Amino acid sequence: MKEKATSFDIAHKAGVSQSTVSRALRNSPLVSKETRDKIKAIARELNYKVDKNASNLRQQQSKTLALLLFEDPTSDDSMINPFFLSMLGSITRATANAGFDLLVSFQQFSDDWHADFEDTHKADGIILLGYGDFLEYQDKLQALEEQNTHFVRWGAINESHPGVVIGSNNYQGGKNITRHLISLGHKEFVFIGGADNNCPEFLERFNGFNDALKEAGLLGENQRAKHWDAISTEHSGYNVAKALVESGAKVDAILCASDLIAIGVLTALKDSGISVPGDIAVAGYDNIPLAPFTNPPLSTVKQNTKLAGELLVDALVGQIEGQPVESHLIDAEVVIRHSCGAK
Amino acid sequence: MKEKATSFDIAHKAGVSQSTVSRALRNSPLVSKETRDKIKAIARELNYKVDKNASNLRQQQSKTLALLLFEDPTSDDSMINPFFLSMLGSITRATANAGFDLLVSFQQFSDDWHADFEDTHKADGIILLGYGDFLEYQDKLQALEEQNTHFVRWGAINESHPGVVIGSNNYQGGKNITRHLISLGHKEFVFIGGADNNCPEFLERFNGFNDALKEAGLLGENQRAKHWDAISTEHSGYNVAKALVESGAKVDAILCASDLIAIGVLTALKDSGISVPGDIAVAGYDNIPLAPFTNPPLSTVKQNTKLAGELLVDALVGQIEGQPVESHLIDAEVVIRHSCGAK
DNA sequence: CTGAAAGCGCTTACAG
DNA sequence: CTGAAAGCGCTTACAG
Repeated sequence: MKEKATSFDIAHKAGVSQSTVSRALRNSPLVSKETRDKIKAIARELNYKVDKNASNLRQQQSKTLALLLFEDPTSDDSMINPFFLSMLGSITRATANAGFDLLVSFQQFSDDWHADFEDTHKADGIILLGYGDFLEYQDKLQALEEQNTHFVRWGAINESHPGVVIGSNNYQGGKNITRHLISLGHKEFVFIGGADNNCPEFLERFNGFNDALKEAGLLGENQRAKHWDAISTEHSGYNVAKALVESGAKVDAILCASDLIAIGVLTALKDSGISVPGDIAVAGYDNIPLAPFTNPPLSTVKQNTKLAGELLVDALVGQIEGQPVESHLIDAEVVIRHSCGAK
Repeated sequence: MKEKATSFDIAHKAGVSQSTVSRALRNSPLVSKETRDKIKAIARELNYKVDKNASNLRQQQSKTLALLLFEDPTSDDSMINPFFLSMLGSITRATANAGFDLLVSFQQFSDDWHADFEDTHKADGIILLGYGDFLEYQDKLQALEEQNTHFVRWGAINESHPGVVIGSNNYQGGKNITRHLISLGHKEFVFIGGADNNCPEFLERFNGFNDALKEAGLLGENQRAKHWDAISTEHSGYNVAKALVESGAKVDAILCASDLIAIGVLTALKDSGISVPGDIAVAGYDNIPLAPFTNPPLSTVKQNTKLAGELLVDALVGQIEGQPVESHLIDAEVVIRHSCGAK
């Protein structure tokens, strides 16, 4: 590797002091346009780049964001939810636009799971992403909060949860797609996926589902809608749907907590010789890129990942800059395809 | 945020010099076990973490790897190939194991696409990932090479291409799955996907396909197998398959350059009332997590992403540490499911 | 085994 | 508008 040029090299060549070089490169109004232009030209010529470590050390910041992605511990390398991949794309973009770099870690939560990113000055703040077990890491979130670490989280918004959260309106999404399913004439509903505090997002989807059913008189005031538990993977969806079919339960519509689950459900129903949507209607949640290509194409709820990524980054950068930032809910949009039985 | 403790704070509390603290924390044999233990205890108590910026500046390194992911420019945020997501998971893990951090950028190649990662000391080396247009960035690779930037690339191995490359044996994979398709009695083969120098990996898959056909006498010595161009997305696969069907061409087996293409092809054939594998057998390449859940389940070629991620990181870290490293080919494994017509 | 000191490459008050 | 100087928090030769 060539020796890297330093600001002193530029200063020498330009016949000015090193301080002036630094100022010129940072577009300080203190240096005359003429000098600045000369310095910039030389910098370009020497392929000079400001040394991040030195700059960061001096400024006591890192201009870097850390992204921590976690999933259910059962999922292996290959099972990361495509939904979060979309998010990742949008987050990298938004991060770059904000002038930050992005450090990524997919590690499962370990003891020092916030990975000391901020403590070591590797990152100015942390973005938390995943459909993990919320109860498991709630305490850790609390700890982050107490250390005044800058962080934002993608998830369900709940007053009692620590930190700033960006999330989509899971309740509304669950309710709207269920209303649609009801309008199609389906009567016997089952929800497949987690519906407890371990995954508050799924729980909200379930709550919307539940309330839509009540609203339509399909469920008594004190009843709770039928619910089969599953984690957010195709395999889990497959197995649970198989079990559901074998149980002989009466069902003509299934809402899944995620598209991944729905894909497993679709395959299981097909393997059981059950027609979708003829015998049973199926809907998912997330609108992953593959949803239009399932068989039949999957009706689902779209979360705006582009907006989400931008809001996440904005909120985090705002926090870092000391601005007041608030949690924010994004509208969820029902996407009708064929698996729900619509024509 | 609490004031962060520095090594001086620890030194003060421990009654030793700051140098000794630094040594103790780095497990230098120069400091007595007793002193070291005391220092470490205090460090833990104060929640002390070495400041990365200072440490890196001093050591002139960053202990960070940069991952650049690029895809066909037509693909939007949500279309990142799930195959690379698997890879990403494996790379983050391997990077962490090697004691490095991972900086991620999904940006399309811009003029300064190597993003000055190494120039600015943000990263010690770069990992390049993607099924992008090879011809477009070959020059940039050359430039990287000339600047002695440390980098490794996932892709096709070719003597004339710059840099160290880790890749799977695309030729063998393409050949083996085609042989399997042939053994099932299929005769009229079409390859869907890029098969030119823009994407050398796909070209190699095509070459394996082509040679398997010749080997079986399904193709004359001077003939080239039938090939319909497509980029690596479901939509492109869908559109091309539609066009193929409408062309009236005789075909009973399709090998797709990627699973994403295959998924689009499957949907297109279904929409055209063509049965898979009854009328036409279909196979993909990559074995993305969803391959078992397509309808019918997709026969494909698996690339060992776990191994790939590890080799990529090993090769890059080796380079950084000045060891000689070489390009490496990983075996590809045929995965039989139902779309190919096997029982 | 330990300490005093230099220095990594910047940014930024301070003085002019 | 510009320069000389301090200092960010470490690591590591040098001296003991």
